[in-house]
Amino acid sequence: MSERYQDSQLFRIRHSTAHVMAEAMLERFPDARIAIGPPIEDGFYYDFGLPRAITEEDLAWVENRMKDIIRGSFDFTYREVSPDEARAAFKGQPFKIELIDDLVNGREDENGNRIAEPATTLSFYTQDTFTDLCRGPHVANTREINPDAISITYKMPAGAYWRGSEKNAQLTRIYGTAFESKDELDQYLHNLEEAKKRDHRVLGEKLNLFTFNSLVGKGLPLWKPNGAILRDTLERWLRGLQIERGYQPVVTPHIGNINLYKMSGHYPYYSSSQYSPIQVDDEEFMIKPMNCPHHIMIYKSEMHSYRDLPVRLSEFGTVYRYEKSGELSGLTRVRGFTQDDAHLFVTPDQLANEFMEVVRLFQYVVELLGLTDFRARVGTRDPDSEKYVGDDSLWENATSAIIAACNALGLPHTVEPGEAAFYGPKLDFVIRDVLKREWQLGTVQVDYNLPTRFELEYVAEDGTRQQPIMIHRALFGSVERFVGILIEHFNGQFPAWLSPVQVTMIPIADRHIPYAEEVAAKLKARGIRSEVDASKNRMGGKIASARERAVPYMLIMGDKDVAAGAVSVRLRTDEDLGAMPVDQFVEMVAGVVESKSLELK
RNA sequence: GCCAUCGUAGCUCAACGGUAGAGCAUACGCUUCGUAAGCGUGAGGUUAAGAGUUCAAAUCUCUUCGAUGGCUCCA
Repeated sequence: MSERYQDSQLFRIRHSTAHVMAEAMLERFPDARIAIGPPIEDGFYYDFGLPRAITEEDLAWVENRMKDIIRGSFDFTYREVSPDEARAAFKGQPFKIELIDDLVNGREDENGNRIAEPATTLSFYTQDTFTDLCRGPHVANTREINPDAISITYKMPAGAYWRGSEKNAQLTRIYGTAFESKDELDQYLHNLEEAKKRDHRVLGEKLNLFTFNSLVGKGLPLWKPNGAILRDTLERWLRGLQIERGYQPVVTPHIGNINLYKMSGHYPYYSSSQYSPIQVDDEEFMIKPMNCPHHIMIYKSEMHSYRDLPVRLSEFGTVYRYEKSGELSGLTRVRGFTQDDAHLFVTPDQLANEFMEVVRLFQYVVELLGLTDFRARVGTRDPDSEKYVGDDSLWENATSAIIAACNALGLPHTVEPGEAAFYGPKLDFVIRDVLKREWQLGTVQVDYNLPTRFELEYVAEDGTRQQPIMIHRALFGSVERFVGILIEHFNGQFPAWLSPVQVTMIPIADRHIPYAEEVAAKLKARGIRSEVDASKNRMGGKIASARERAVPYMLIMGDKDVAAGAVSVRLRTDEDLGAMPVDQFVEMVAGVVESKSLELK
């Protein structure tokens, strides 16, 4: 159970199946240049330089051929070879030659640190007619692979750069997967289908949450009324929580003079993700890619005493960043997005506690939404690098404060040296959704740089001017991405307090519409969002429509209900609560909504 | 941005060189119904845009725009 994937039989099966794929590919494309073919989390891939684009027929042929090879019961044989022998074996395979040269020369990272010693012998694995440069491990014989539990046609081939750099040649990456049994493969493919159905882009269309329009521009979501209710509800909730915790909302413009960004140091270093400046009269303005400089100017607009600190300025600030067109994806990767941003200006003594409070708030927010599977990545300084600003003691203080906060609050975390920002250590929040996919949400970053650049200060107890430390923080990260994740997490079945329409009235006949409107008025008076379905559908049609739109409560009302002053309650989960007095229902829903419960009753 | 695939009605799809169709949604009639879709009629498309090949193009070719899966990058 606790066996590491890398040590598992499944890992060996996938790695070996990748070699089998390369063998079949070389039969189909004798001129193919082979690169690398590792196992990955849910399968494997192999990269090829091909003389022409690969087609579906090619893939089907290769998949069938792979099964034949597997049925051939070939041994995987291991052999150690000299560098010269290896080069001779891979004559005409430039990618392999490059790998061999690297192994022979050893490897260094970008800072010149040796990360692999020069090799004097290399290892080959051979099955049937195919030999690959490979460390292994592999299965002993293709008999261990189940030919009915492999697939390469379930996923489109994709482009991938040699060694992951866009400066290098682009190869064709063919993905495949393999399992021990056909049932497991079928289950995996089934899960992929299910994931497609709960894709936030599909549900966004179905639930009328948002849309895109090419005339407006790519990566620029348009929030429809239902989606706007959803995000507005989230924003109001979080704003309220923040105000309770001493945050002060501020509002800043969407553009700023370019000199502001020159002073902050963001320009021109972030130019690859910024839009070109706008010329206005004699000045240039940036469309704001981040809110920090604006918030800093608010801090600087008045003199601060140590008694005022911490100053916590918060804003749902919309920023615009250039993302390459191929990187855009639904709501999770856009060009204009709203950060639930805040900047905390604190004394060194306050740093640890403020950090802790931010983490505590994050935990509260995600747990209330039922996102219980989360962790933190703590990015610390690379001890050997000189690129960081600020004293060593400050860094140590901040880093230990971050780790102490995680420990104190029981937040699972991994420490990742070298992942800090140049201006301070940081913590990224990562959640895992119901499909076990990880998403980065917000971030908390300690900053010693901007306070220096902008000469921020406060008056200390002894009357001296001191420099505050800044904490940048966002919990959702971006409201767009967060909503996208919530759509998929809830599969569109939002808890009642977030549902755009909370209650739908289903009058059985037209004569019951006035009664439905009375009930709707009572709900509205309690702040509950409802609608009356006065369409010409029959009751069954109205129920089907409400289920489709994931409306949590359906109130069916006919003669019996009108006479009794009652409503017949049906939940979107298909549970029938039967008839209950209107007031009782209103109180029940109001209770569920106010408590932000994940349950409907 | 790069590689691959794909763009047909608001949505989901069909037609695959020879007169662009269906379901849902929408509009208008009829129906007034008790827990997962009542019946009928209509409207809606220079087949993303532009160019080319052809007697004839939604269909073949090219360009542009957009989407998707990856790579790279990131909230």
